[in-house]
Amino acid sequence: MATTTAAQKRARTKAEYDAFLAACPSRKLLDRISDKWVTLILCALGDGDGESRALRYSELARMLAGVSQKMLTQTLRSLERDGLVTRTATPTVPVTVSYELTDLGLSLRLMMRAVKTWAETNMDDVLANRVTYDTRTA
Amino acid sequence: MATTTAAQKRARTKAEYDAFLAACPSRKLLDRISDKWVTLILCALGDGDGESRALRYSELARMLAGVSQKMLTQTLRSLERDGLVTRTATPTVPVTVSYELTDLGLSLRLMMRAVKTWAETNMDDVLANRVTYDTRTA
DNA sequence: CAGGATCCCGCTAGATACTG
DNA sequence: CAGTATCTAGCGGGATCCTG
Repeated sequence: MATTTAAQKRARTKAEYDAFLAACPSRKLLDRISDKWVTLILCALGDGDGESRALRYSELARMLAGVSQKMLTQTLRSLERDGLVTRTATPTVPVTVSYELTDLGLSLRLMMRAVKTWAETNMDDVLANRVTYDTRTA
Repeated sequence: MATTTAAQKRARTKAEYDAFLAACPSRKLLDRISDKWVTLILCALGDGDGESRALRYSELARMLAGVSQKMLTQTLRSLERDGLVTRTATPTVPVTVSYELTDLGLSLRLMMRAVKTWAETNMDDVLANRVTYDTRTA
């Protein structure tokens, strides 16, 4: 497929984008994907045993405890626009909508899952470090 | 060292924290590290050939183009408090301050670097997807 | 040089109400 | 069920001024 070919070509002609530069588009993209809800949605959509997994809107809302409808919809739209997830609406009695990761979303999910796991794994260390820091500066 | 041992112990007793839950502390930690400046700072501090690399405040400010003093200082404080970076002040004529990654910060830097690279590598694809989406919905 | 302290604007997240 | 629309409070974050 053309996607893979183009990706390989960009890998060769590297340094085309640099997020360290303020004007670079990748800086804004980095800002978009550096988001709590993006991380959790991508993790949720790949949570199954296999690689990808389609979830309905209400299922996502249940998994991401505490997310508002606005943020969930807004984040999903953004991810869909960027080609990270696909939205499929099935015209049943009440309409059924499901979201699934694309290949691009799948590739980012790998890192997002690692970041989420890192936060969960190192929570105790961070908590301890904060206590140390706070008592030392108090 | 004790850090590695504790980390391994937590790896065995997994599912102690879950970022999917709103009340879980790891949700807030995930929110903190899911930040543009956090990503860029961690990347910058490990940018050299080796593993870690100490940088001065002004060097960081120059690398992260467009960052305000407030955000840079604020983010560095947060990272220091969480034990991801160490701050070293050398009492020279004008004081010299350098920041360096801790082992904990080093472990997170691996994923941050991957995320930053992902954004730069897939920028073209995302841009193309946006055009497709926008024209299709226009 | 490396910040601390303020002011203040924008915008975004959250709550609420409504709909195909 | 899966959203859209509207409103508002709160704060993230930039700009500016000051300092050890």
